[in-house]
Formats: sequence, structure tokens, C-alpha cells
Amino acid sequence: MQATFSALAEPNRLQIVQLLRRKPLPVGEIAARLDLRQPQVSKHLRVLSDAGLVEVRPVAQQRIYGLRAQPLKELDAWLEQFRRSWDDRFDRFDAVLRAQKETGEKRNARNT
Amino acid sequence: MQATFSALAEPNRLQIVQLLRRKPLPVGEIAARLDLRQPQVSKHLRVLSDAGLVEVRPVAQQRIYGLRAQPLKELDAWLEQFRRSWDDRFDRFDAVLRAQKETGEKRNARNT
DNA sequence: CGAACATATGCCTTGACAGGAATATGCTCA
DNA sequence: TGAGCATATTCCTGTCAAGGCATATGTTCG
Repeated sequence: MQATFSALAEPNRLQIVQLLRRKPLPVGEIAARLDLRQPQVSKHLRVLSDAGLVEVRPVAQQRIYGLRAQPLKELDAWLEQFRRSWDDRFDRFDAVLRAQKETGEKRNARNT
Repeated sequence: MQATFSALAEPNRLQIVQLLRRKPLPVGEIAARLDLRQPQVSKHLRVLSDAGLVEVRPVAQQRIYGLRAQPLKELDAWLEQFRRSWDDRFDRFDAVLRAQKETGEKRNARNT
């Protein structure tokens, strides 16, 4: 999960992923479209690959990289736990503020 | 978007976010539960705050941090563009492989 | 086999960032 | 006002990751 975040935290990698959304592409193509040097692209693809975000398929001397859904699905699942809350008031600050105040007051329980 | 990824790429920050999912908490509480030093927690909260993932509410001398839904919603929206694809075959490699081959062959068009 | 091409890897340098420890800031209350 | 908390900030250090460049690897084709 956090591996996915790390991988996507890098701007170029995020772009690569978005670029691959449409269809798999060979390294050179990616480099060209994003105006990056080939070696860096290979390195980024390595990271994305390690994170499982991407998979390769060799065709002659080129390597076609395509997206893998799994990590994104996991990301989706991870978000689920938040979706529940954010509808019925994500910020029930008020409620908590009071509770917190109580807890904090336990310390000064001199007038109990 | 990428700001969100960066913020969540750090393990402790990811934990903080998950911890705050239930309810807002003061800094000290966060530090205690995650077994982190207070200064580091403050720093992480700063980053999360800059990313809009978190918001503060001062109560006496403590500061209660709570989650903000917006960035997560954006993340959700971002995922949308992938959800479309990943059902109907994310990896239409085969299709592309052929197309790619053609394109690649243009160069060697000796037998045309 | 040898040349041309596509991609991967290694080395180096630089900048960003996280943790540690000390300290500053802000608030409350007696 | 001064003491005591809760939190933020600063400075320092070590680590790690990204880009640049050169080069290795692997593949195709004549």
C-alpha cells in the first residue's frame, strides 16, 4: 500500500502511469512522449515494476510496459475505509472537542 | 494529487492518517499511540496539513488534528479514470503488441 | 559474425527529507 | 506574573533517491 504511494509520489512516475492508462507502450515511446531520457525512464519503470504497478512484455528488442490493476484496486479498497466516514461528517470535531476536553480535565480533577 | 501521494508515501504519516480516521486527536495522543517523538509528529502533521489532508483546531494549549476529506476524494476521483479500464481487460497487451509491431515494422518496410 | 537498435545498469553528484536533541512559542491557571 | 504544559521550530547529521552520462546487455538482420 505504502509502496504504491511511494511509487506514485514521484512526478514522472505518476505521469508514466497516467500515460500507460490508455495502452501499453515501449520504453522509447514513453521517454519521447514525456520528454525524459531513456535511462531515467527505465529506472522509473523499474520502481513501478517493483511496486507491481506495471508489467513488461518483450517484443523483439523492445519492451512493452503496461499497467497492472491490482495495486490500484488495493488503493481503491484502502480508500473504502474513508468513504464510509466522509459522508456523515468527516469532521465531527465538535463532538471530539468536548470529549477531549473531558479527558484532559481528568488531570485537574481537583474539584471532584 | 501528487502532493497527496508524497504525503502518504511516508510510513508514519500514513499511519497518522489511518489513526485519525476514527476521530481527531491532539498531537500528544498521536505521538503516544504511534510511539513517536512529539517533534517528529508535529513535523509530519505539518506536511499533512500542507497537503490539505489534515486540519487543526486549537483547544486550550493543545491542538486537535482531524482528517479532511477533500484530498481523499480527489484521490478517489483520480482512481476513477482507471476503474473504467480495469474491468474490461486492463492488459489488452495482445491487441497492442500487434499494433506496436506494425508501427515498429514501418521502419523495416523493405518488403512493401 | 558484426552493425544497428532498444533497453538496462553502474557510477557519481546533488538535493530532499527524516530523525534526534535542544529550545522557542503559546496558553492556562494560581 | 511565573510555573507548567502542549506543541512548534531550529539546527545538525545521515540516508536515500533522482538525474546525467557512459556503458553493458540483448535482439534483429544482413
